[in-house]
Amino acid sequence: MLNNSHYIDKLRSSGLRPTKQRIKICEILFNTEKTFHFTINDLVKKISKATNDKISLATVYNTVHAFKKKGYLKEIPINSDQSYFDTNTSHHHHFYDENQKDLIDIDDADVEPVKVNTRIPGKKIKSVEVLVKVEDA
Amino acid sequence: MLNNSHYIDKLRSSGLRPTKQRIKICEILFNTEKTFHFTINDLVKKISKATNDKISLATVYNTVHAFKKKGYLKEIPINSDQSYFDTNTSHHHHFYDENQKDLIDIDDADVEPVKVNTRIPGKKIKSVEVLVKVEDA
DNA sequence: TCAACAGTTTAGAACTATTATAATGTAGAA
DNA sequence: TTCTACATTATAATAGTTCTAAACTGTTGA
Repeated sequence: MLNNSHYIDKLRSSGLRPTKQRIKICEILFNTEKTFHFTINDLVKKISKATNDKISLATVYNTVHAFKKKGYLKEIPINSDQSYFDTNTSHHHHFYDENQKDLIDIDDADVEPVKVNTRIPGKKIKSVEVLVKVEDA
Repeated sequence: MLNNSHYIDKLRSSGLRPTKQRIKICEILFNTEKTFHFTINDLVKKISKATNDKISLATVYNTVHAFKKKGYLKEIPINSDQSYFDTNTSHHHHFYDENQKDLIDIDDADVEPVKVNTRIPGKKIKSVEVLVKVEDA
């Protein structure tokens, strides 16, 4: 296990108090090279595997929302009965396999920049997200 | 009001019985040049304005799902607490105004074709959807 | 150090969109 | 007309998420 001081600094520097719940969730989400996609339910399961101290569901929601707001997580736009989050906050897009109900990252180098030649007056672009739905060939 | 026989034929030819509820919903959704985006809740409100005969919520859900399955409606992938549907089933993309919670069509001519230079083995691409999130400038 | 306060966690209730149920109604075929 | 399968309906059930209010804790500053 890595030193948690990194997470403590990260949390503190973004104005979030480094509580033990938040540090634990940081460990689970960010203590790995690999990024991944998850639902709240997935995360709750990971937490209960990783620790004996239970974290309340409300805290999991609060924390995920706080992390999203701070830019440590991205929410993936997809119609589903649950929200999907992504620990990969760099710019990239997704395949969604409609048969397996599975999300797969698309390396950003594999998608030509999307050019949108129109604007909404008084609005600025926040993000451009591409979802490629695939199905069994 | 246009002649409903068109909708009756359309429904019948796709294997859906032309009930008065379905015909009414067809009138509301398709009796206009303009295409539009709506949630189930929006549609329920439109129905209650347009008719005195109330249509039950379950029927609205059933009908929208049936129409989507038949390709008369598209569901728009977006994270929201509600599902959004689109009467424009041709290929096009969307802006989503995060302040007004409003969807806006992007004319397909205003988006350069999205090139995805990678594939999932054994899968074929079903759709490529671009969602441009905007916020107040 | 420690009191005070603001931010955080918590269990559980509440809320919202959606789906399921099962009884009643209706379109279309024979 | 009568039958049957499909549709509609009110309502209950479900599931994900948010709210509430009380208890707890990290941080500040005296």
